[in-house]
Amino acid sequence: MFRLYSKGCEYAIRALICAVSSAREGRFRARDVCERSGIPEAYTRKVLQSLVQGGFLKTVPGPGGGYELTRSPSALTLLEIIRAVDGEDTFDSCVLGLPNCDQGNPCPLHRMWAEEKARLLAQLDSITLKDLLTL
Amino acid sequence: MFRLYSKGCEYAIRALICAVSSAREGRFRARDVCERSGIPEAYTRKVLQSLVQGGFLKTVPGPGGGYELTRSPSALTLLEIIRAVDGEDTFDSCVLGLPNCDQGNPCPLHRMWAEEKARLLAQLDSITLKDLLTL
DNA sequence: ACAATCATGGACTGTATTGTCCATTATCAC
DNA sequence: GTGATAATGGACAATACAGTCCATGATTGT
Repeated sequence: MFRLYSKGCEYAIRALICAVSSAREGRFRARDVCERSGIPEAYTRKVLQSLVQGGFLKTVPGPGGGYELTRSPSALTLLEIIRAVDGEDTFDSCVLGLPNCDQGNPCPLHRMWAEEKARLLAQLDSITLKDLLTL
Repeated sequence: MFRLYSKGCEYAIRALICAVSSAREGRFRARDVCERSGIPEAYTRKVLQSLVQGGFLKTVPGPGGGYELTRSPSALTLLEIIRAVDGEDTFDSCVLGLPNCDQGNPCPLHRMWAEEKARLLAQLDSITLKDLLTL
């Protein structure tokens, strides 16, 4: 079935929306946002780690700690989040699943999908985390 | 990770492309198309059954039998195949995974995604099985 | 009628995704 | 330093998806 991104990515986005909309001084705790978003905490923690790896989140351990965004919510796009969580190449594979499909040897769907994908990615890259709050 | 449709649907599409491009009098056998497409036969058979259920394929049992398309390849769209295999509602669920997201109570991504999806579905519905052969 | 050849469908196995648990490390407050 | 509180990360469990196997039913040709 169709999916724009993984379940983990969905949790990351929902957590970030919740985090930004209620963070005190830009800091938030995994436990809080997961509880209030109604998403599984242990699993979401794993996912948030990819955002730390990707440099989008900063860890602040110890009491009063949590996570902090390394950028303003208006400078973090949906596409960046998706790629950090699901992998840089998540949108790259051939739609038909052909192993040797590329520009030179395109599958029947290649051109149509290349155009649709470009448009979709441009959209995803134009929507920031801040946009998700006010929309 | 991102997927336009399920693995099974991918197999169905590849099988149909192979079938139409080499069918004698519009009839083809599961074994043949799966072998030549390099896709798993037993699994693809299951998937083709959904196309029979959906009325897109007709079964012809016995020697010399196989499947037949109930329509011309130019009258069967990609969207119809996808929906028959992955379910009518495969594109309907909320992108953010919110259970109560709809027109009245839209999630932050709702509007943006509704537009993108409409465009994508229109594309998928404009591409016929015949198009997939000549593209 | 009989044998060969189709698809069908139920049970089963394998694998990837999703989800949980717990010991560990780092930091802060006292 | 000690204890409480953060995230981290490894091992593990549950579920969904993908794939296989085999007995069955329907049809055709002889």
